[in-house]
This record gives sequence, structure tokens and C-alpha cells, in this order.
Amino acid sequence: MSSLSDQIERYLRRQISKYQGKVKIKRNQLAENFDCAPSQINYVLDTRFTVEKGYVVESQRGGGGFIKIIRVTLDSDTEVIQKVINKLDRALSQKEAHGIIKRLYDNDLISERESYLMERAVHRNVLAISLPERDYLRGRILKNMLEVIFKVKED
Amino acid sequence: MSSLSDQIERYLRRQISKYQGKVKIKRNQLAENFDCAPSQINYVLDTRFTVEKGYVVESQRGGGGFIKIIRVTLDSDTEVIQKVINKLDRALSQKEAHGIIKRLYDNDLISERESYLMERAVHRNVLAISLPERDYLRGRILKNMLEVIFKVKED
DNA sequence: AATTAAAGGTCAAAATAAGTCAAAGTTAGG
DNA sequence: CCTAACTTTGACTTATTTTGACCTTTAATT
Repeated sequence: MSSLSDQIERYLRRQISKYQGKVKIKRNQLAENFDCAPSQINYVLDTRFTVEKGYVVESQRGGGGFIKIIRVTLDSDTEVIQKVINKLDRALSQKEAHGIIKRLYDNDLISERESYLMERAVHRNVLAISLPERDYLRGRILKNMLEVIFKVKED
Repeated sequence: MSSLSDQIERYLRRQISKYQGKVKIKRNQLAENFDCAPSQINYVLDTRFTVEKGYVVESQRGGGGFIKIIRVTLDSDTEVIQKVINKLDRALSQKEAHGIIKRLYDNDLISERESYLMERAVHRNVLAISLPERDYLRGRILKNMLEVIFKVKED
């Protein structure tokens, strides 16, 4: 017997397929439909609709609030990148980050401007927090930038 | 169902597009049309028609008073960019950052990929440090990314 | 010139809705 | 049967919108 989270996941996936790769929901409303705590919806999103799994989630609180789920697909010819990305889930020194960015540029996977953009976003003077948190932060930023850049929104 | 503020925003945007980038309204009258408090109009202006988002709002009180909204387009003139960048030297919410990035993209100053890259680099889950440091960090990252791609000198 | 009426502005409280986090409950593998 | 991982729940937090009471500015009237 599948869990409630699985059912919610299935429902959302269907909706997403039905509506060109994106769906907009009301958290409380959906929780009501499935007769569960609203935070369960967050749990489903956090565990099943992650960037790694190819989804981007946007939301807004307050009156008229909503949660939007957008499916993104991996660019076929950049699957190689996925391997690089997976290795980034850790602390990263500036030198290591530089090496990775340079390699991507040398292999024509990112533009010069994109490489500058990335270098700067992970520069120690920009992050400006103390170690070792800084290196973890750098890892997260670089990983996430790459993840998103090699995925394209579906139509 | 979108919020009232969203509807008012949509209405105003349409009017602006229709009338060559500017529109003149009567606050009380508009509030009446949307059946809301007059101050709601101010709320919409303050949150959606800001300078960062490319609008200038002028108004006059008293008899015959009015509110005028003028859309200003961003061009690649470095002086304009410099202004945007200078404003970034502060704490920045994710929403503000999103507004700035979207505007740069809408004005063809950055590519779609670059916009995703930037959005992701300043996403709260990626930065993952506590407030208020997170907002300062976001400001530094976005400012530096923009500086580097627009090759702007330090102040 | 002084007064009054007509706008728009400000600010904070209330309402609405999503996010977080940890405790409690469940389930599957060893 | 035990344990570790996963799921479910709910109390508390944060964000955004909506409303209204009170303030300021300006035009019109006396």
C-alpha cells in the first residue's frame, strides 16, 4: 500500500503532465483534499520535487499565496555534466572551484561571461564568511548554478 | 485564484502597454472599481511598480489629484546599469533579487541561462545561512556578478 | 487670505497562507 | 525483533495582502 506522500506525488505528477510541465496549487487546499497536515505537502515537495529530480518549486505566502512546480529536463548532450555536478556536493576551495569552472569553459560548455559570473559568485571576498562554512557555501552555490544551467524548462 | 493586488497589477500593466508606456489614474476611483481600500492601490504601486522594476510613479493630491505611472526601459547604457548596481550594496531579499534579474533578462541584457544561474546562486536554500546575514550575502553576490558581466569598476 | 473640500499618503493591525522543525508514528531491511 | 530510514502531524514562524483610521497636500470657494 503506497503512502500518502506517494499518492500526493502521483497526483502532482499527473497534473504536471497534463498542464505542459507546470502546475500551481494552494497548499492548504491540497492538504484538505488529501486530508493531511499542510506541512505534508512541503514534505512531498522536499523529497520528490527537488532540483536533482528535475523540478523547480516556487511559492508565495500571504493572501493569494500558492506553490508552483515546474518540471525541467536535462539537456541531452550535457549528461556528462551530471557527473561533475554530483561530485560537487561538498566543501570546495576557491582553487577547486576555479579549476572546475575553467574546465567547463575550456570544453565550451559555458560561455566566457558565464565563467566570470560563476567565478565571482564563489569568490572568497564575495562570500565573506568564515571557514569552514565558506567552503560549504561555495560548494552549494557552484553545484546549484551548474544544475540549473544545464537544465532547460519544458514547454 | 490570484490575489486582488495581482489583478490590479495586471490591469495597470495592460493600460500602460496600451498607452505607450504611461498611464494616469485616480486612486479613489480605481479603488472603487476594484472594490477595495484606496491604500491598496498604494500597496500595489509600492510592491510592483518600483524603480527596480522599471517604473516611475508620480502623483498629486488635492482636487483633480492623480497618480501617474511611467515605464522606463533599461538599455545597455552603462550609466543606467551602474545605478542598478549601486543600489545593490545592501541586504537584498530573494524577491528583490528576482525582480532585478528578471528585469535584466526582459531587457535582453542577460541570457536566459544567465538569469537561471543568477537566480539559483542567490536562492535562499542555496545560501542556507541565517538572516540577516543571508540577505547581505545575497546583495554581495548579485552585485558582484553584475559588476563582472557589465565590467563595471569598483566604487 | 482664510477656510473647506478633495485627493492622495502613511502606518500598523488583522487576515491569509506558506515554511520550519522536531516529536511521534510507521515500515522495511538485516 | 531491532534499527534506521521514511512519513505524518502539529505547534510555532515568517511572509504577503487587505483594511482602516488618521495625516498631509493642493485646489476650490468664500
